[in-house]
Amino acid sequence: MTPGGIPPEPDAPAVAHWNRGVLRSHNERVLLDRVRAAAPISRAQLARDTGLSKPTVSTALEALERAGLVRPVGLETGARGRAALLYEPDPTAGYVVGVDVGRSWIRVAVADLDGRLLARQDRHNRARTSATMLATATDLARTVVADAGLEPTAVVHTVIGCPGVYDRAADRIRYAVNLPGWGRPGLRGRMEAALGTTVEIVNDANLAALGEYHGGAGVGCPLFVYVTVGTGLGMGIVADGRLFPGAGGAAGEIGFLPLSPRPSDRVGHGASAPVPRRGMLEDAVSADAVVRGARALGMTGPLTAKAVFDAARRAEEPAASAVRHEAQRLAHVVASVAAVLDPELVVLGGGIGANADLLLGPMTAELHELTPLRPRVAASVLGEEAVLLGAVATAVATARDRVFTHHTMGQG
Amino acid sequence: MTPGGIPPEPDAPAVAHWNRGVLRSHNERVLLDRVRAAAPISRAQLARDTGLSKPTVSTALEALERAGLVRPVGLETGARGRAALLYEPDPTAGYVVGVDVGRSWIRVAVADLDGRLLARQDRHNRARTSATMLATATDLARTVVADAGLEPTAVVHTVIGCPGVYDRAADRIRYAVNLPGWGRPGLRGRMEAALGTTVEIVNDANLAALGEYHGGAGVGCPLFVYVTVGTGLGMGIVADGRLFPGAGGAAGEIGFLPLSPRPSDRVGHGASAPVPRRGMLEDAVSADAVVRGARALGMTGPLTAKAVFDAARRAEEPAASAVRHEAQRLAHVVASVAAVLDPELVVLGGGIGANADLLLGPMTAELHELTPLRPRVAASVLGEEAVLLGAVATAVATARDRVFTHHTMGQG
DNA sequence: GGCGATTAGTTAAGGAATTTTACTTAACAA
DNA sequence: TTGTTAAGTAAAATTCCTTAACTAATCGCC
Repeated sequence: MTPGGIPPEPDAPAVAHWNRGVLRSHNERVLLDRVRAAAPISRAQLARDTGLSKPTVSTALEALERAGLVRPVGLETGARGRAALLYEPDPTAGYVVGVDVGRSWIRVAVADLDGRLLARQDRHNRARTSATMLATATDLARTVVADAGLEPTAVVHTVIGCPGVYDRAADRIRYAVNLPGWGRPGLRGRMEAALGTTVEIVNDANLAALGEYHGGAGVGCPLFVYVTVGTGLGMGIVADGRLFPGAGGAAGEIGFLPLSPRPSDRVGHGASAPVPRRGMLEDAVSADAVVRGARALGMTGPLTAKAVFDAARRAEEPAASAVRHEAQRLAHVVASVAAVLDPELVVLGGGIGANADLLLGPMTAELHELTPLRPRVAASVLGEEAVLLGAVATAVATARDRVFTHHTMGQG
Repeated sequence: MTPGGIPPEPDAPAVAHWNRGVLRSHNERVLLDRVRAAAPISRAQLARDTGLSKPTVSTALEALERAGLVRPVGLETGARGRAALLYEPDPTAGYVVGVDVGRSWIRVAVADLDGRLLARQDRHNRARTSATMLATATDLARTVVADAGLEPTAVVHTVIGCPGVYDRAADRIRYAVNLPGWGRPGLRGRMEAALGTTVEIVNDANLAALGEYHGGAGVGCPLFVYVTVGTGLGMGIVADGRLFPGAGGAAGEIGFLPLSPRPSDRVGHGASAPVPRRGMLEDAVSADAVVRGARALGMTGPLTAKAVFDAARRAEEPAASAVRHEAQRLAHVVASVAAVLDPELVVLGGGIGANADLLLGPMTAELHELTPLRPRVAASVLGEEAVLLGAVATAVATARDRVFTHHTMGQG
């Protein structure tokens, strides 16, 4: 862009070419996607939808059926003309496992390629070392696969959701402060060996976001964020149906938002009130903060965040104030995210976020005072299931791709 | 993702199918891209790079040459064997105009498809109405095109950078607080009529970000943000070489970051120091804030931000403190952005950002105290040229696509 | 129940674009 | 001058899509 012009990219990867053979498989893929989107559907309808000719559709569907990716499901009757043979995707072409490794629970589910859950189990996570936690998870996974009546080899892919950021290069998890030992390297390799499938490790907030995208509050939304507030604070960003991971996989780690500018920042505004604490937003917004706030306002006894919210729901006063303050702090978070990302929607989840009935109103009001950029704020639809369902949805997407690729490879 | 499974997307857009004609044009596109990336290059080398066969490459290159998109440049000699005929993209296949409409300057440049600047002019922006500003810009554009010795019809595309967010649906600019009248609807239509080319209107910070990506501090960086600090505060996000616009085009409007939580937010932290002002970060970080800060620290006289930085550069004390405070506030901005986006790099630009020699050190130090997510921070390479060069680069990208598409259409 | 209309799916021919194979052309070196 | 190496081209073979015509099956109607 200097007067010398835009420099050529020196090692631009040779773009994939499309020699013959690829054309065929691309059209097969288009048809498979269409079958998945509009099943049950006839060949003639597929031809109309995709613009491909009837013979092409027929031969491609034959190949897909031979590969076990689609199957006939019945005849369309009632309309004029010859009855159409209807096809649907064959969900038994592969199975997936989704795992949610949380601080207190480990949840595992098996699903087919339709995303239908075939079996699931939840188990208390009492393990406090990486090794036992891993053993619990793999044991549970094997059990659930057996429960579903499947051979372990039928499972194509496993997605595991957990706190922290998975560093693919180092094969270890970073920032997983609440899971002791979980940051030990080699986690993924050990999981793959133990389960006999490929394994993907994804931040739990990110998976929850994907869960809400595929079947929750964010369905079809081109850009939204999922904010989870509980013992911690996290966020997942979904743009056009895909995660926005950031350069190091740490996008959405809003627990690290700086709480406030330094005291001296207010120089020039005529005040120099000292701000007592600089630190992470997480401390100010998570469940503990709600309890601290309630105590400071006069509540006593062995408090939990749930108790505060329950009291507020009964309109008891110090609690209601504490909740209002929490809503204002959350509005601050939403305003910050809106200024950077401009999402269309913010979905609120997690233990605190589940009290959306109390929070959404004051949050919206506060947002109007804070910023002109005001995304819609909605409650999570999936609740505690979001991570697990997001893991399954992610695994399904990968597996669908995998079985198709495998099919085209096999064809030669 | 309920037990019923992942619901099919009801109106999934039918993916475009590919017949063999599409294959032809796709291969031509691949070859053209490769010529652009690795020019000068021979047909045989193209065949090796793309995996296409030599005859395919030959016929495709013939077509591209007939269309004026590539041209032979000479012979590769010196190696063993027959000398290879080398090809390069033909930059005269089309020309583009880039415009930077700023608060005090309007800059216009003409470039060829290589991004080489052929002519440019800057003119003081004295206009204070939308109509005169538009007249100045179009007049300047016509002049510059003539300066370059081009027919107006040779210009394929024009990109205009200006403050605010362009709302395509309403064909008007929003949030352009510093350009009076600029928010009037119909701007783009009038520009297209006046210039006789397609016109694209993009936020100036976003264009500066793209400029730095194509030929500045962000070259090749998969995810970085450009933060411009001057009379205002803005940011552009570039992910994989493309802008991240947000749902409403307002991503990166970090001027709207909430300055600090409400006073009551600090409930539970044992302090209730009132924060005197809630508002936008823009006021606290822009040039005016530097002046305000310096005054509060004791500087007197008719101050400008530049004067404060110059004094600080001479190590004069109140000024140096004011600059340090500015650096801390900017670190706060970077930390906020890092927590949400996790960029690999933050490029600092704009009038204040240009003083990176003074700011980068204290900013880095403050970042280390604020957050564990610490992107690299670097100074803008393009300086005041960033917006204009970004506009040109964006226009070149669009024009390259346009001329190719036009060529394949013309072929039938 | 038979017949026409209508729609689904198949077969055969034709065509577009690619690859393979074999050849020619051109540069350098011994 | 001759041999070697690599670039580029010509012709035939291959792939796979489309068009067009045909068969098949279902419904409505007489």
